[in-house]
Formats: sequence, C-alpha cells, structure tokens
Amino acid sequence: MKLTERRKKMLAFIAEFVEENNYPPSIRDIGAACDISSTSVVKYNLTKLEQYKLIRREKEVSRGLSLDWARLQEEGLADGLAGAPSTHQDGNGSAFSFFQVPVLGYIAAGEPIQVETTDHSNADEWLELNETLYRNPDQLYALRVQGDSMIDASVLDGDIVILRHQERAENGEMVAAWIDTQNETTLKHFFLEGDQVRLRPANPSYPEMFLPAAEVSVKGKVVSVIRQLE
Amino acid sequence: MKLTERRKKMLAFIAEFVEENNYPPSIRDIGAACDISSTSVVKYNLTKLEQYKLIRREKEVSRGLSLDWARLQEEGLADGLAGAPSTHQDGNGSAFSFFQVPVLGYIAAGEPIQVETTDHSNADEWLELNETLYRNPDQLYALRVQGDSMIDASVLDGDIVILRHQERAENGEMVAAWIDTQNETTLKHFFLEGDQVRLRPANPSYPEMFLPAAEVSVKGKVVSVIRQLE
DNA sequence: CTTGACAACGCACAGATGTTCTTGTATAAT
DNA sequence: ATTATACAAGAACATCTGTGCGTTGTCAAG
Repeated sequence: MKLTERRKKMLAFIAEFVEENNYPPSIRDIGAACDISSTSVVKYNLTKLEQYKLIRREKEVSRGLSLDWARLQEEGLADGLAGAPSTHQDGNGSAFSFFQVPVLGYIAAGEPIQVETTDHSNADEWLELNETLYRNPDQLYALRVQGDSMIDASVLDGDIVILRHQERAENGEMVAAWIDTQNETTLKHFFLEGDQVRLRPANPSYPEMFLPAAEVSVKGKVVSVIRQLE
Repeated sequence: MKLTERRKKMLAFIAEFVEENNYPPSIRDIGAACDISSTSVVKYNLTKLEQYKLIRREKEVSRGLSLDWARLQEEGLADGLAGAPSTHQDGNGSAFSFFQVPVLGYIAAGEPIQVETTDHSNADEWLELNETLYRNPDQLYALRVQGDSMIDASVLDGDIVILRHQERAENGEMVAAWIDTQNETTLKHFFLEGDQVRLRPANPSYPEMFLPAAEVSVKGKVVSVIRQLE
C-alpha cells in the first residue's frame, strides 16, 4: 500500500504514543507531533487511514482509536513502528512474541512410559519458546527424556525434546511412538519396513523393537533438543 | 492487598474494556459499568487505586489511565482480569515473557576460531529465550558450534550453545576458552592443573591441549545446548 | 482555461470527560 | 458524645477533544 509521508508519520507517532502512554493520542496530540496545525486535517487523514483499515476508530470517543497490527503487517507497514509485535498479537494489539509449549511429562528413552500426547490439559509445566525458531507452534509440545537409550543420537537423560505433533514419519526420524499393546510412548528412531515398524534406540545396550505397523502410532517428531547444564 | 468489591469490579471492567476496545474507558464508562452514578465517586476510587499503584493515571487527560500489570500480579489481583499477561511485562504493560541473547558467531569445537565474547554489538543474530529457564539473562550469549570435537559430550556440529559469561570455571565444565597466543576461542572441557590448563575435547580424534594458565582465559560456561532438527 | 478531486488550513461549536465543591452516611477511635 | 476517616452522591465547572464547514492551494483531466 502506498502511503503519504504524513500518514506514515502519523502511524509511527500513534504507535510510539501508545507504546509510551498505554492510551491512544488525541487528534491534537497527533497534530502537534506531526506538524499539522489543524485538527480537521488530522481527522481527514485519520479517516483515510481508517478507510485503508490500518486503524480502527470509535466515533466521538476521545482517543478512541487503535492500530490494526494485522493489517499493518499485511501491508508491510509495521516495521518502523514502535511496539510492533514480531509476528503475532492478540486482538488488542498487545505484543506477544513468544508462545508456550506444554511439557507433557516424561518420555522413555529406555523403557516406554505412558504418555497421552494429545491431551494438553494436564501439562504440569510450560516451556516458552520463540517463534523465530519454530513454525506452527500450536502443533508443538515438549517431553522430558528419561533414560539413555538415545545417547548415541546425542539425546541425554534429562534433556527436553520438542516435538511436532504428526501421525506420519519418514524413515530414520526420531519420533515419539505410541505402542498400542503396551499403552506406552517411547522415543526412538522410526523405520517403516513393509507392514512392520522398527523402533531403533541409539544405544547398543537397548534392543530394537519390531512391531506390526498397526500396533504403533507416531505421536510426533522431534524437532529440537534442549539441554540445561546448570 | 485487600480491595473492596467495588474496586475489584472497576479493575476488572477496565481490563475488560481495554481488551475489548484497545483504549481505556472514561470515568463515566466505568461508572456506568460498575453501577456508580457519580463521576466523582469513580474518580475517588481511581485515585485510591492509583495510590495503591495498581493503575497509572494522567491528570486531565481523557481516558488517560492504564493498568499496572506488574503490581497487579505482585498483589495476586491479575487472575480474574481480561488480557492479563502470562508472566512478565515491560513498563508499558505490553507482555514480554522472553528475552534476547546475542548469537555472537561460531565457536570451534575442532579448530579454534576467533570470537570476541564481550562485544555484543556485532551479533548477527539474536535468540529469544524464556527466563523461566535461565537466570541472569544479561550475562548470557550464544554461539553456534562448528566441528565435532565435543561429540562425546553430545554437542554436535551446528548445535547452539548458550553460555553464561564468567572468567572462572570448575574442573570438568564445558567452557568457551580464549587462547591468548592464538587469538582464538574454542569449546572444551576445562581442567586447571597447577599452573597449567588442560582443554579436553570430547572426541578421541582430537588432541587435548596443555597450556600455561596465563595464556588461557575462560570466556563463559556452557549452560545450555539447543539443537534444531528441522 | 476550467473543472473537479484531493490535500490542507483555521475556526467555531457541541459533546465528551476529568475536576472540584458541597453534602450525606456509616464506622471506628477518642 | 465527639471527632476523624472512609465511602458515596450530585451538581456545577473547566477543559479536553472530536466534528462540521468554509476556504485555499495543487494538480491532472477535460
């Protein structure tokens, strides 16, 4: 969208003002900041900006205006503005640059343990991550690794693995696999071989598991490993 | 903090109104919502709330008020309120639950490379992390690992290591060590043995380094390892 | 040149909004 | 009983603030 210098300046000022004061500027505030002597000129341009749907305005309400960050970002106008959310924001224009991932519990890297990965309600802990690192954060969840069966893949006991929820996996990927007959989820390398699934630990002292494909369902793929050393 | 029902209701309404409209309510808005017929009563209670530092108010500015989420959370009053930030916020009430750590560049896990860990200005990249995981975030920085000399410590080529800046290290800790004579920083296990420092890689195919303690300075200790698999 | 759309200006006005003053009630302390 | 304090109400006031309208300047199209 093409915007006059003046209107850009107005947007910038509004953003800055809200960032600074937590409430929107009045028409005269804007005028003073943008070297517009007449209130009506401010109103005129505000109306334009509202027509472009870059701002919202409540008639006859003092300071009744707000920026529409979603639109501003669509139009690539959010960059220079103060307090611009990096990617997301809630309905109010408040900036949220992080998201939360539920830590659902422990996952076996030795013996399988029971984990229900689809139920986020009983998450006892939440990890906050940044979306510059991850896409589709709503599909993510985290598990604490228990056991050392993935040690050769450099996943240690106590590490946190972040998984993307998905039902299918490529051969060789590290996945959380639900084993039907045992009511358990385990962390293994995944290989589909005909109608058999091979779940391979990354530690020679643990055995591989061969199971009918029907008895194994992939609960998610490991997309990240985080280790805290202190 | 003990608060009358009326004032709680006012806080709740202000939060809800801001959540809804993106601009604060007027005194009369509040009065209507909280069944207060007189504007002065609203003002009276607002003044009280301001004295408790639960809200901020700009004199003689219409709708010039905002909630102080930090205080509200301190007092345990943020719970029922609309749009409450999950954990932290900056001075303006915007929610920020993360902080940024500079990614200063690459660190050798094979051959040492030059890194100046104290200069944050030339960071080419920033990682955003959450402080529930880390303390003293201002002392943190990150490096991308290059090489596989720490592979036995489960630190792989391409991993990001997060370090806490410190000059001293305990024996056995994984540190970024600056080698004076070579103008280089490297990632190794640290051992002080008399007046000699032993820098041990975690890969048998790389040699240990023995250096006079005077020639080695610790630039930071690894506190976390992050690996992205996709 | 004229015309019309657009941008900009200044001013006056009305409605929106915070402030102040006076009054009244209830409760607790003196 | 008296006083002090917190809470509440209503009305009058001052000012903040958005709106409307007439005017001017620019610029491209007719």
